[in-house]
Amino acid sequence: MGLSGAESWSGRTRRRLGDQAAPLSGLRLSPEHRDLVLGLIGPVERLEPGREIVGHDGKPPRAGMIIEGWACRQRLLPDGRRQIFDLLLPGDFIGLSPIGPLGSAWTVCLTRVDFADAGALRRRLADVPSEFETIAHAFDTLARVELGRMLDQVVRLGRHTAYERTAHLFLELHDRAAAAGLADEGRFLLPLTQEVLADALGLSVVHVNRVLQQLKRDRLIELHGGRARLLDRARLAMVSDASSGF
Amino acid sequence: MGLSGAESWSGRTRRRLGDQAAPLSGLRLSPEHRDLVLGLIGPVERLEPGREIVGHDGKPPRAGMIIEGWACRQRLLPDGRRQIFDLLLPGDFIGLSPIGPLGSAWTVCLTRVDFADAGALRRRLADVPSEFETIAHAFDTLARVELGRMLDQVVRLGRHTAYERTAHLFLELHDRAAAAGLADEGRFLLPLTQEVLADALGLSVVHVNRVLQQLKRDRLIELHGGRARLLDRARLAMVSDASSGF
DNA sequence: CGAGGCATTGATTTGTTTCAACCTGAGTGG
DNA sequence: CCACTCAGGTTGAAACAAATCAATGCCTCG
Repeated sequence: MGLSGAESWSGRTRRRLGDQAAPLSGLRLSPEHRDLVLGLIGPVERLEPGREIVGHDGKPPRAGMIIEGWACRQRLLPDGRRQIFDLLLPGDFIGLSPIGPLGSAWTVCLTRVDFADAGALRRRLADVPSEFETIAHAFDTLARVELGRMLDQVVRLGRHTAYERTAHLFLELHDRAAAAGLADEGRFLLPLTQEVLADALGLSVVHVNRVLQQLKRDRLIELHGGRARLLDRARLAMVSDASSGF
Repeated sequence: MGLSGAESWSGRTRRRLGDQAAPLSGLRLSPEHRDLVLGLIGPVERLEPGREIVGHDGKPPRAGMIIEGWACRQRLLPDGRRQIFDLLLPGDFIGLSPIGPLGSAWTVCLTRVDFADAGALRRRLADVPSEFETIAHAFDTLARVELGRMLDQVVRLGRHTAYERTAHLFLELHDRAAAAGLADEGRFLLPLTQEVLADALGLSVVHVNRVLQQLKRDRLIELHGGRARLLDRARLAMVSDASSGF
């Protein structure tokens, strides 16, 4: 099947800050404010897979935006089990939520990641709220959206079947990629192994494999070479039990 | 077994605001600041079980504190399944988080609830941040703790067995009750039906019943008449796979 | 006294994990 | 250019956890 596809990834043109295409996903801002934000972001650092962005200890947490690549927030249990709370894709901010970092949760790179520092932006948001009111408000909204995703995750894990969960997560990831301008006709880059999906969905790798095959047999999704495609958004939404935050 | 126990509940002395015992659970504040907060809280309204405190639609969300009784934040799926995100007990605030209310999640009373309005407090926190800096900071911390509980919930649902989940939740609830001064020697009021526990734990009622019995057989907890008692905190923590935010 | 909500129990079925192979493709070194 | 390795994906069989179905029991309340 080939969900990995690091190749198609590293081969892509590197997005530069200020580009038309810079994926400021969720932030609803006027062009001026958007430029203001982009002006405070940088420089860009390249991080390798597995690299920790935000540790669980008290170190001064990093703030920034993912330019390219995927990361996740996760927790590890003492016996090696892993639960992924949230996946992070290009355009997502890290460490800029009004309520700071969470203990006992790491943020870790899943692929190679181009990470733009946003320390300056964070300082501005904290110290000079007056002129940054609109922007701060946009980040509040972003935090609210993130929290909403957490709730979706809880419902998935607690009350959805494996099939529903997987369908629901694919919808979420597609919509987020689309919001960042990274989807086209239902197609989007999905450089995740089935193991990562398993740890996000609370399933075993083997079962994720079977569920994915079922979804493909049911003509709901297609997967090749690290890319995914939603074939029937409506039916996916149906099956994943609407109700959620879409 | 009798987890319900509304009787022992309604018979209790009504706590009054300003009482020594007012359960301002998580808020770490000096006595002066504490009085300042308490002065802005009230009046108290009595809400019946099932009553919605915060709806999912756009209505101006209520802000307040639970004086007595239990509530929960939950979502309902179209087919009737329910997932409880978080349980709310005396001393917990509702609607005062820096990042506002979440779409598609209700807050609902599980028992009779004495609910103290905190609209005035919220207005003060929003409009006059300068003199309320310390207090606002305490509420930020509170929000961080709440988010941490969400993460625990995700790990429980995604990567814990039924037994671990239940042990872990009992630990959490005990510690929160204790923080509000409502626990004594491991004993605390737990006016929840097994159905509520099931919807919080992502299990069926029947299975919750069996797991509770197992926990009792293993001499980890005791339950009678709407009260719970932890018999071996250390072993409970062991079994529920430490690692989490306790 | 009867009704209704909740808890308990056993039998059965279903969903998911585990274990153990085996397959495939990309990268590596001879 | 081929053999090797390795990570990730796929498959089947068996074991297990949890859900479901269906009764039954127990209190409380009216």
